[in-house]
Amino acid sequence: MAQKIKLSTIAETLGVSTATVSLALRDSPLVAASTREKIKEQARALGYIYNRRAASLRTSRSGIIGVVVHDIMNPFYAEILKAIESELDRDRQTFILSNHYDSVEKQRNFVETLLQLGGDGVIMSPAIGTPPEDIRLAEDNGMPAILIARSIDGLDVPIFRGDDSYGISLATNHLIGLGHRTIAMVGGTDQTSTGRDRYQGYVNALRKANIEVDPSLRIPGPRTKQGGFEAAVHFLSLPQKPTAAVCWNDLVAIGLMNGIARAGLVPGRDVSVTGYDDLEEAAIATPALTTVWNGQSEVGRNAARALLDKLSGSHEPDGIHLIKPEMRIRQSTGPLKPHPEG
Amino acid sequence: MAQKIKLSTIAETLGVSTATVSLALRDSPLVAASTREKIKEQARALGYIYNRRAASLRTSRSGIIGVVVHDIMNPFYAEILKAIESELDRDRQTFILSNHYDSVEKQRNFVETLLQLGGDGVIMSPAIGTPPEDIRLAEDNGMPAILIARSIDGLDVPIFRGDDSYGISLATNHLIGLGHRTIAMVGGTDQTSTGRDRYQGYVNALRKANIEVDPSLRIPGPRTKQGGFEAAVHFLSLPQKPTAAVCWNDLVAIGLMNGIARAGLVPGRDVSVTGYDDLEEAAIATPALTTVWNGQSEVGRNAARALLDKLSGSHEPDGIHLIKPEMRIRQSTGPLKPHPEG
DNA sequence: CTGTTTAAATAAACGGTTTTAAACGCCGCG
DNA sequence: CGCGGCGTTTAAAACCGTTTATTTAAACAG
Repeated sequence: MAQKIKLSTIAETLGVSTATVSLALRDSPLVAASTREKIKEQARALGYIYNRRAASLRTSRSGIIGVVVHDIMNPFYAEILKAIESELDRDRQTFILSNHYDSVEKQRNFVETLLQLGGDGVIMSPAIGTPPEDIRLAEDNGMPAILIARSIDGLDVPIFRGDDSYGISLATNHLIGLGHRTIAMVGGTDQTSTGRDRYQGYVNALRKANIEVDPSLRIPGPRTKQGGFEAAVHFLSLPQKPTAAVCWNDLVAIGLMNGIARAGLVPGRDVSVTGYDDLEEAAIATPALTTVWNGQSEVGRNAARALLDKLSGSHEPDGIHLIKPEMRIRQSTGPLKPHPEG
Repeated sequence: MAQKIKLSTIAETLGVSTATVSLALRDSPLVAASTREKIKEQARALGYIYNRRAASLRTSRSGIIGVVVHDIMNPFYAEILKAIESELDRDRQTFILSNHYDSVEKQRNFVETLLQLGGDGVIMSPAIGTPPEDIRLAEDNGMPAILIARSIDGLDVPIFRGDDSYGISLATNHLIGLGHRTIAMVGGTDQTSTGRDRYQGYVNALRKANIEVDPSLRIPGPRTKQGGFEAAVHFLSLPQKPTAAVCWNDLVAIGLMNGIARAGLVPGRDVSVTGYDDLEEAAIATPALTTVWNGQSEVGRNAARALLDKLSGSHEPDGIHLIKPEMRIRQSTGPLKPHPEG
């Protein structure tokens, strides 16, 4: 590194002022076209690198947007992130990603760091147990927040997520329509708004079909393949012998199917399984997974757009924006076999 | 947002200078303990937020480290990233993540952005076709680079990756040991150093066992589950009827197994399949995948450590650091059946 | 009193942006 | 022909919020 090239370096070699250089590089009409070209050419020749922290110190806009979710490696979030990324890219915003792994503290650290860096805004899928203050911390310091996938009460910020209650009832109804009566719900927790909504959707569908709700058919657990895989043992040993499972998400469903297959049963024939999310993977699982599309791409795109709009001054409506889930029927579900115990 | 709280705000309310406040907040021994406590207390009370861009403008250290890989949602990279994250976290470094999707341009943009933000260093798994200049751009501007997973010739920067040639030969030897003679290699490309190394490992193992190398048994393709799934058709229609497949990675292997299962064959019994990487998922696939551990966690941890060491002034040795892969035998491989065609 | 410590203040960076002011060329008018 | 006025370019300087050398002031020991 010979020497840092800055505006003044360019200015000196050309015999103009730094102000002129600054304006020229940003295509200001205040500087003559001929001067502008000369300056740009020189900047290129010298390998000038724009110093964003200096600029942002003055302008108080950093071009940085933070995104924090439970786990970026989880395909559900990954698909949302992909949508956010492509939306932000088009606006030349840099985005900083982080997992919080449902640690409120890790999440707060991230928000704090983002504030220190002068982040322009933040998109978050809040950690379980996030106090509203942690979100207000961002807002109060001039960094607007948008929530995705999960809600938090007592805040008026825009929220984008799927309609969980409705989505799960779609899956449950599908199974009921196939003749199933003993339907377990596998994976996830009831400690989040999402969890409560999903359980509610499951309960509602059963009640509407006059099926008694048996709480012991609710098997909570990690929302991962591993979690589904391990739940299989519990699932298969239930005294009520469920013939179908509504899973928290596709990962749990695929894990559960693997676990069921290990036990010598054939998922889709002996046991019907539904997923949730419709990950890319769902279509190539064996058997192909019946699931509910949860609008990941929509959530990501709309959330990013909403934030960008807010940053450019337009008044976004706060409150919840629900995406309508859709049923995707494949081979992991089938009609109830006449004599499941015979 | 009532008003931005800065050092001078604290200084004024306490009747001291900003210098004293700055020093106090960083626990400098130059300020009396009593004063320091008063200042810290006041900072907390006012909700002061440290402005990193201002500080970094002065100190020319930003605490930002960039990481760019092909695709952060790919579990192989995801596992590396997890290791990097936990290593950097411990040093309270902020890290900025990006995909380049093998676009050299997207990668260059990222490096450029990182330079503008004053990044302290960058860890990259270079895009296919990355010119050495793009890495030198970082180095020349005082931002040290570390390469992971892939090599680039003509550079003297530290590189951390698995020993691909050796690793694939482990898998191939395992299959040969089980009696297989017609072994296909599925997925991936030969356009990267990694690709050439892996193919070489496969070829070497066959030659050593006096098995003729048949180029038509090489089925290149995307390095994804989808890619493996789609390759199944091609694989099953090969005239030589391979009895086993060495796959580019676990994703391709799992996809291929799904494709084989769809065709009514049983992977692990009718066709032996090996993966590569040993993702968490490999162990719970059905059948559990025989694969080669590729040292993701080691690669990530060592690369991060190397960068941090370099930043703190120690002289890291440049050049390639190879991680030794290890065989993981599970149920997706088995002995050659006596009469595969009968 | 002088010479050291110790504690805190002053002021100059860091590298841009932006407001304000000055220089310049050109025009029309008296 | 000289001068005020105007529009276009460019220069100068203040500012953004920190850090850090350098000074200053106070306290204390010899």
